[in-house]
Amino acid sequence: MENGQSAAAEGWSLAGRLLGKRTMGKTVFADLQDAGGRIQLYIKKDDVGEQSFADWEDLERGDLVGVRGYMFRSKMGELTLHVTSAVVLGKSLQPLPDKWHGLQDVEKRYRQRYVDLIVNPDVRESFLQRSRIVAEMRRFIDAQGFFEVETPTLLHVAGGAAARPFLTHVNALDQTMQLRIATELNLKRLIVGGIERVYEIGRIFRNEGIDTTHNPEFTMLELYAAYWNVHDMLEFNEALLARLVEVVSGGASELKLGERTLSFARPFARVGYFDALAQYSDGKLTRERLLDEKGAAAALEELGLPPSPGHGHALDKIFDRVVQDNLVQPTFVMEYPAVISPLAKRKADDRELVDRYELFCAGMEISNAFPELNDPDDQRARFEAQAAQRAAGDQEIPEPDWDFVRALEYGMPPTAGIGIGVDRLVMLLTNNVSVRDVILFPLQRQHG
RNA sequence: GCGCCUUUAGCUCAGUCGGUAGAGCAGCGGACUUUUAAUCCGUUGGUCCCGGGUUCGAGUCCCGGAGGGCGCACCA
Repeated sequence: MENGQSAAAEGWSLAGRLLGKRTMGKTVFADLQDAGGRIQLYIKKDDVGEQSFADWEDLERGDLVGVRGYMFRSKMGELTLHVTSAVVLGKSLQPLPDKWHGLQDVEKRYRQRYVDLIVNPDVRESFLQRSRIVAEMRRFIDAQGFFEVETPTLLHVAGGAAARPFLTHVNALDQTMQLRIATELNLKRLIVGGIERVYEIGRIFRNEGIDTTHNPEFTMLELYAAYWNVHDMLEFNEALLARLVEVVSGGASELKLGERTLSFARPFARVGYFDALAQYSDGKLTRERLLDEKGAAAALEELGLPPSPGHGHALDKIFDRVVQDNLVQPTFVMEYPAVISPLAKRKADDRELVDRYELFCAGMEISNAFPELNDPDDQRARFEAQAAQRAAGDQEIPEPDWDFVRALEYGMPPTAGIGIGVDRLVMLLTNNVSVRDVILFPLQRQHG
């Protein structure tokens, strides 16, 4: 359609929220926003009549209207609906924020997200992208024969991770219960039960700090595949990420992230855990040195980090400080030390390592995968060791889940498992720097 | 939990050395039949986050508190 030309033959019917209004005597231009976007409206007194035009003059920014009309292109070239009739569907009693600056006050954006969504199109787009990403995850996973399940949120013992749980009370049982901190143990029970490919995209609750990358309730994908090894899982993981990047980038394999461009062309980079440490420390941090508890403690001190309560903790801190920020392009870090991987099976040919990998992008951990421990005696021994730690005062160590050991005693097939933090993944894919920008209603302190 | 920053009109923000509280947009009244941050004229609107203190006088300085943000710690 040329500028100034119309398509009067075709009738359109739209509904949405009035966001801008430009009155010019006997005509009005307005902007209508619905879930699909914005379009300009044109109302002419001669077309709609005296009364209807007077009604238009009373309409305010924020009101909800339904309109009928035909499309044309304005002198300035903008596609516009020439309104022939309209009906008010709802009044806005609250004034909307500044039409140009939108809503900037972060506190108000989180506490009144509905206003944020109305006036900040990029915020709305991030959340629509989140929905598309999660929908595509499900499609991709389902296509490989996985079953999605829902396991309980209320548990007598919240296990499968180290974190302080939220407590609640069940009146009908008169018992204190815990909100889950992982879906891991129940999903592995289902593997024992013969659901050989199983996953859950579920809300996890951890009663810990709140910051740019932590919200007390967050969403985790956990997925388990019987008879897969960790390389099968890595292939799957890589293909899933590449697919999600395609979806959010309109078919490309690159992602703009601030100043940087990340390439998700397969294969992603792969680096050994200790090779990465050596590389980013000019060879100073070697496997031999770090696998020695005293050597790790000394390295920690050289880096100016506070002493750690244990060997595994020290290794995590060192890796965080030395390596993590350097892993900008998607990189699989492979072959973790067993000492920081309590739930993973040891490698047959190298007992100090496990076949675990983590995927990092933009310095952020995206996924964590390993072959699951399926030896009930080993699992029992580890629970007993944890019980001792707990007795010694570590509140983040869960109570043992003895029924889980019993489940393993019925026999669990060799299984690979993966966990992906959905909120952080969405942050990455939508170029957001705070988890609060991908969680619709982030936790805030109660306030008048 | 600790540190730094922040809170002024519905929104976005100024506010100097401690001396009557400001602008733009929104709102309200008016003009305008292709504008788009429409324009033009006029105009309403304040618990300066809360509580104390210093001072003749506090948005401004001091103390305490609250909300929020960021960083650190925590989060294998």
